[in-house]
Amino acid sequence: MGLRERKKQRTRDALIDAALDLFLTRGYEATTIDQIAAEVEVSPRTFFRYFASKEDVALSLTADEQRMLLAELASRPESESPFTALCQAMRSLLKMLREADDTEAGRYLRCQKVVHSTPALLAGTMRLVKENERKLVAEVARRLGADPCDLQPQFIVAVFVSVALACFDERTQDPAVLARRLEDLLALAERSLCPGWDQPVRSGAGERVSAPAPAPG
Amino acid sequence: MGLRERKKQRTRDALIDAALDLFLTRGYEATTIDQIAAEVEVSPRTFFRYFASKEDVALSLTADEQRMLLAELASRPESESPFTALCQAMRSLLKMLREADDTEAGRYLRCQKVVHSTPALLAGTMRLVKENERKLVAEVARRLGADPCDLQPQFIVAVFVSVALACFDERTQDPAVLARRLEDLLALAERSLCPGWDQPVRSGAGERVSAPAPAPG
DNA sequence: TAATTTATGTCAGTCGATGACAGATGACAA
DNA sequence: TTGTCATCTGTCATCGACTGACATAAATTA
Repeated sequence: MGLRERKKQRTRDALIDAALDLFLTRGYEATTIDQIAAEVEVSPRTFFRYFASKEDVALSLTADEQRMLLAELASRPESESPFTALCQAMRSLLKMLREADDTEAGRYLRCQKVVHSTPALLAGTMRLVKENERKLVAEVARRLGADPCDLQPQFIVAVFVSVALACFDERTQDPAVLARRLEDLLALAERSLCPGWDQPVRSGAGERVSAPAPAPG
Repeated sequence: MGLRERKKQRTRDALIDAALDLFLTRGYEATTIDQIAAEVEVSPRTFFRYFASKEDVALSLTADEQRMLLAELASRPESESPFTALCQAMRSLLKMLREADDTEAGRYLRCQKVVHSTPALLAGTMRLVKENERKLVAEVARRLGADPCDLQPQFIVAVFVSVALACFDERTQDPAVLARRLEDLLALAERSLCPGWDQPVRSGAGERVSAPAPAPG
């Protein structure tokens, strides 16, 4: 890797670290691009050559995590049922977090604190998750031998995403606590869902969804 | 109601309609506040006295819907289980949509089209939904006689929200199609979830969540 | 070293959003 | 009707996020 690329990577990391520090101390809204750029001794214009927006720099780590989750899912064995594969992918992600070096772990913690104390960033996170959800649905549909437009893969991913999101409480930032919370929620999900609910439906039976539930009331 | 209040309401509605029209024809990003204000023959400054932001005017109807969903839930009889009550509240909301007059229905349709074609507005919608989710959890917890911090009410609402969100496909804007999609998803959910999964757990049994699911890596 | 590519800084400008002040308008009592 | 008061509105000034254009500096390659 050439000098040029290394310099770019260093500038990028420095911008992220400076931004997270300022967001954490002064608050996200109160921090200006000029301040971040000044901290790294770079022109404000250069900031926007690395990040598309102020939100982008705060959520760059989150975006990375979403990509990693998708990659982990793709690497799960085909023998696992879709929901199991999703859960295992999530466990892998948390494991990587716990095993990260101090620099990365610190970045992650600061990022979590900032995001959970800033409504705008929480909204941005939701957008990233929703975008990734479409890709997860595509992969789950492939595993089921179904169409991505079918309801079942969408439902499976929706349940998984809602469980995963429920883990990220504003008070839960430590990866160990997070992992514990995930396991508790997955156990609850396991108790609530019928066995085989995320298996492919056998052709000719159970596929029909024409009878709407009765509306008492 | 005095003349003043009526004028304000008219200005507000005019701003929403003008904004939605411009967003729909020129696109959300390409539309400026000045253009919206000019359309209603009002100063740009006045626009911001009615709406906190450009996003706010696009999502004012969505915010209304969230408030209505919460109100519908609160009016459901206590005899209904939490998930049933949530579903019935959603059905009530869709019913109100189908029964709305042409003006309202038109506004709703334009709003849906704009939101689903604009990532920023999709993110904003997620933020509104997430904010409302906390209130839904509180109400569900109350019905269960549980604490809002418990996992069960959070899980129940999370499943409901994920199903409700899955209804709003980018291609699904017509209220009738939407209602059909909701019923299909609810039927799928009913088949996937154990009977009584959203009932209060009997004290002394089933409350423990200490045994994590095995991790067949 | 020369030529080419690529990153950066400077400048000007647009747009979203806010505070301050003054003028206009509806509400209400005498 | 008139005058007072509260409220709504327009104008002006300003900040901060973001972008395009152009020139300069640095790294890569021949």
